[in-house]
Amino acid sequence: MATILREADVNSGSLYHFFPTKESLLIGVLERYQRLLRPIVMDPVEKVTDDPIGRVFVLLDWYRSGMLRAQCKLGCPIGNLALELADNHPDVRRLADANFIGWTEAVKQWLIDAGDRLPSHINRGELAQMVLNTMEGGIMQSRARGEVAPFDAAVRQLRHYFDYLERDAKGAPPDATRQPKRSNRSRRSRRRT
Amino acid sequence: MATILREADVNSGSLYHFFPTKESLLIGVLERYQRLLRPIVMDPVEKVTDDPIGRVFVLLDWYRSGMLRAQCKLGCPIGNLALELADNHPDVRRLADANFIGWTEAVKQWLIDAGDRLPSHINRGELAQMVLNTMEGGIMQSRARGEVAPFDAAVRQLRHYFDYLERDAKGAPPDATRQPKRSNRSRRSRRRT
DNA sequence: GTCTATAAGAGGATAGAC
DNA sequence: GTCTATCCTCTTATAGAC
Repeated sequence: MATILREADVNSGSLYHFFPTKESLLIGVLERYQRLLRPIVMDPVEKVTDDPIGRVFVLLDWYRSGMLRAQCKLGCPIGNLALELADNHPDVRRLADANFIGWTEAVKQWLIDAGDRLPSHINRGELAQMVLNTMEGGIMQSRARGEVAPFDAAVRQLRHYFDYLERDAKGAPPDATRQPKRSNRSRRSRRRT
Repeated sequence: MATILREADVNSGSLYHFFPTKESLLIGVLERYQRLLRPIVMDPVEKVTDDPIGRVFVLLDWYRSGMLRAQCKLGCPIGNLALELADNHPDVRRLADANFIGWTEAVKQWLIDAGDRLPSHINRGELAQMVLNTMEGGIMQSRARGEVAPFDAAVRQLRHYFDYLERDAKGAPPDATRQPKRSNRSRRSRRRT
């Protein structure tokens, strides 16, 4: 609280007038994150490419840039709160969950947009959750490592999974090469490592 | 500290005699976790089955049981510390990383043991990291949700990826059914949901 | 609604006898 | 090595004038 008051150049009384407790301020922050997800994160990603599967990896690359900028510190604010406060603060837990759901729903829509490029038997919602796991897990390991390499490894494996999925959806022709082909996007992303 | 002193029924002076600071106590805990990984976690899992890929999913199911026992609270202690303390406590960061590395190295060995059941072009170390991502990401989402369902979804998608990998390693016969087959283990795990 | 000053309490750590 | 008592700082929150 003291840091916030100092950085915002606000006096104690003013802040407590609007947010009576520390928790209520955090609730406000989480509600704001929820509102800003589309305009700040998803819309810009969608502007980069129309390719729905490409968007998934543009999104992951966007987070990668953030990690680099922060030297693999800070991490995902929602993930941090989920692990630190979910157990003892029901309202925070609910809002963190809502943020996760908003994120995965946006990714899920892209995966739905991918249509028959993904096998029909694949649950788009679960696959979107796996994208989130890749991001959060990659961030967690990268923060522990102090390097972005674990994040890159996570994205590579996810890309590999998508390669299988796309090959499967195409009917897995018997003459397909064993080594799944790489899209331009994934190769570009790897070059930056 | 007060909680630890109370729960351990130890007096302040005694604890501070061995661990001069709060951080030094945490270091001791992390070193202990590292030592106990094999005897407490990996060895019991290896006793359940000789099947190297099966072991991966037995391990995940072991964490699932832990989540249920704790009603989706608590989570992974290493993951919690990685997100909360990695930035400002270099020694904690290093030991959290060492714990992750110990974990993934054990899984990596299983994946190496799987031999030609997995494609040769797959990096076993990266795949082991993906298993860790599945666990940590699944736990994070399950804590935010307050239910184990996200963890189960994460494991299902990982299982699906392994299905592709195993099919690929077999040579992806043209007459393979499109729906990848499920192993007994993964079906049993699903039944418990 | 905002200001300054401060209350109230938790938390980590220490002193010094035994 | 262990005991009791306590210091001291940091942190959240409030009081009351303006």
